[in-house]
Amino acid sequence: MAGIEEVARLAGVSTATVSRALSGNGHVSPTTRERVQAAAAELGYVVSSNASSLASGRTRNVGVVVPFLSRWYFSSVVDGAEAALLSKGYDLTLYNLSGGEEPRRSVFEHFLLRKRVDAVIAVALELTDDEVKRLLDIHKPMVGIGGPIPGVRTLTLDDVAVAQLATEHLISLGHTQIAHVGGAVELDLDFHLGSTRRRGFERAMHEANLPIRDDLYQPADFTINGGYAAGKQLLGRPYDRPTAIFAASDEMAIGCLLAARDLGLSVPRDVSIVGIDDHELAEFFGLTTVAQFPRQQGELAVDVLMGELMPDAGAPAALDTELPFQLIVRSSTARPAEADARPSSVF
Amino acid sequence: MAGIEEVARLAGVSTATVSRALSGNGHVSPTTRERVQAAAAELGYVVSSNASSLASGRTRNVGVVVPFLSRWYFSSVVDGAEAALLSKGYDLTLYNLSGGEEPRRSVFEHFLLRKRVDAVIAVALELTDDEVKRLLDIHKPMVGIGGPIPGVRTLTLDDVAVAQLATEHLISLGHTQIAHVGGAVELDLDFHLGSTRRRGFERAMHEANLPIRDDLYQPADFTINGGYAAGKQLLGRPYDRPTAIFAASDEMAIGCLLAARDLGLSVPRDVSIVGIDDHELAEFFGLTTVAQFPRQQGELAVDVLMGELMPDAGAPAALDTELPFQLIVRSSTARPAEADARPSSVF
DNA sequence: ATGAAAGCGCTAACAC
DNA sequence: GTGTTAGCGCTTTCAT
Repeated sequence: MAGIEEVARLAGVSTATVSRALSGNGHVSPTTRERVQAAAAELGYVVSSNASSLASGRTRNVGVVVPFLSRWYFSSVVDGAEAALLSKGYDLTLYNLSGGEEPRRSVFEHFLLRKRVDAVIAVALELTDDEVKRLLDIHKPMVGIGGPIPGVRTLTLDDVAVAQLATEHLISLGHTQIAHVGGAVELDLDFHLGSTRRRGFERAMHEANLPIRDDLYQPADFTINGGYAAGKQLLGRPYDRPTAIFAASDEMAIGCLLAARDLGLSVPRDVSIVGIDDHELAEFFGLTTVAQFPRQQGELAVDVLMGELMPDAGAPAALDTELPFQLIVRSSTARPAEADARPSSVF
Repeated sequence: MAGIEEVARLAGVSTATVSRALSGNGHVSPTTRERVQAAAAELGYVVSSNASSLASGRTRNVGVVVPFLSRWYFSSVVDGAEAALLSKGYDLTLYNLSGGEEPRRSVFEHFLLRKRVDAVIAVALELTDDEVKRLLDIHKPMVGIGGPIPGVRTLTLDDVAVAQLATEHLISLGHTQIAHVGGAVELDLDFHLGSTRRRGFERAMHEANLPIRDDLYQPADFTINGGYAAGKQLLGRPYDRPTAIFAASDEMAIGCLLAARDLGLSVPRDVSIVGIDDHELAEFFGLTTVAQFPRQQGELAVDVLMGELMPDAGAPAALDTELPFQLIVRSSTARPAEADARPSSVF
């Protein structure tokens, strides 16, 4: 556990020079820099981040706050952010809010305030005004993913457009009886995915002059299990069965797919299914989906943050950035089997 | 951003007393304690963790190192650890090694050494002697999950026993032609799950005097996809088809299950399938499995660590703790369909 | 039980 | 380009 002083002595310079040489801040002649680096290496010297932070006011650490961790989307975002941060010499301190109200309060009232982090990334979180205020008061750069959070730089996915795209894919194939498996309203807490995506679905239907039938809507909870139950309901009906299902997440879509199989229906011959996310299992199941790219979202959030933390080179990124998405057509969607009445049909 | 001095002034005491009152170290009269706490609350004072760490040598932060994050097992462990740490006032700094050799080196050579963490939890990691030495040299408590890591306190799952239990479940049902979908040897890097679990399988077969047939072994990569391919191979053969499959992970077991379905085989009538983990999808698929409890593993690791960090009350935990596991029988296993020749049969 | 004061190990002016 | 020095905001002896 060598300290900066020993390095300085070994290199024959002052501690200030060691600091400059190792951090890259301030000018040091190439020769001394090398001497210092050699000395540091020899002694196995690593700066004490605490001392450094205390003196400089920078921690080289960012807090990432997520509402869940053990779900594909969130762990992927964190994964991407971690890799990006690591490569820039930053640490990632994780705050998981899934514990309930109590932990959530303590995260915002204590943990994030104790100057352990330079900035925070909030993933799919709806922060209260008070929470935002606390963080901004403290003068910490912050970026939200999935927001939007008022007053905070956010990366947002246009969920309405995403859902609309998925639905339009089905419509363009000639489907008219399209069911929607969406988020249950009770789950609409932090991220309004449920209602936003439903809006996109309805917009697409509306623009295509297709009726939106209440009986073709099934709420679920974003899990495979929930999607399975919803799919059974939708596909088990004796008449007027939908020819296609748009599920608001891949996990629910996979549930529908398995429900169809268990009912003896063939996908996509009897029913087309499309989801959202491009979940790690989507390819395996041949699921057509609108991909969002969670790893990249995490990386992008870090880029934006770095732009704020080192205000020199960076373009002053827009306050609100749209995240990319992309329709990925696999084998779960096709034209409906029946003779279709689609006017623009080429047949 | 009030400092300790302002709190001291408002409470009419010295900074030393404020420190003692707020941290609970050292004696303070109940009345002063309350005055101090009131003052702190009024000013919205939160200690600077850097200053505190620098002065005290404790960071109230633990590093958690994982080889992957976006996999159910790892994110569950981290989830459990995070919750446990948060409740004790600790932060969790995450290090993900999945980036490759370069990031791995920098994690061990710089990140973990800069005194940002009091302790480290290594999940399913095989550390090199050098890596272990680095960490122990630095005098940081450390606990491994899944190890064992020589010289480090570890929580280990007896993978041989787990695999043996799963296999014995099949044997006790009367199966004799049991296939094994195990980890490919190439993947045997950090955690030797593949070979250890295979050993358990072989032991069970051996003890039951059942032959271990090479043609009933299929390597895979611990994914659903890989399990699916392996299952197809195993179940697609025209004769001598196994009546049961033991897969070394639930994800592979689920893959086998789906492969069976796609071949028109019924589970468990035509083939029984058992996995390991109790993955979040296991229940949905009715998969019989040997559960391990990753969230609890994370929590337990924190408990052990706390015992080391506050050496007062804690019993001096054993150097190596066995993790619990449990057979959970669902609907993917049953007696083989054919008239069985099992000697101990009650029929 | 409380206060005074000496650091913890660095960084950032400021001189030279 | 490099050295000197004054802190950063706490914790912790050591007195009292």
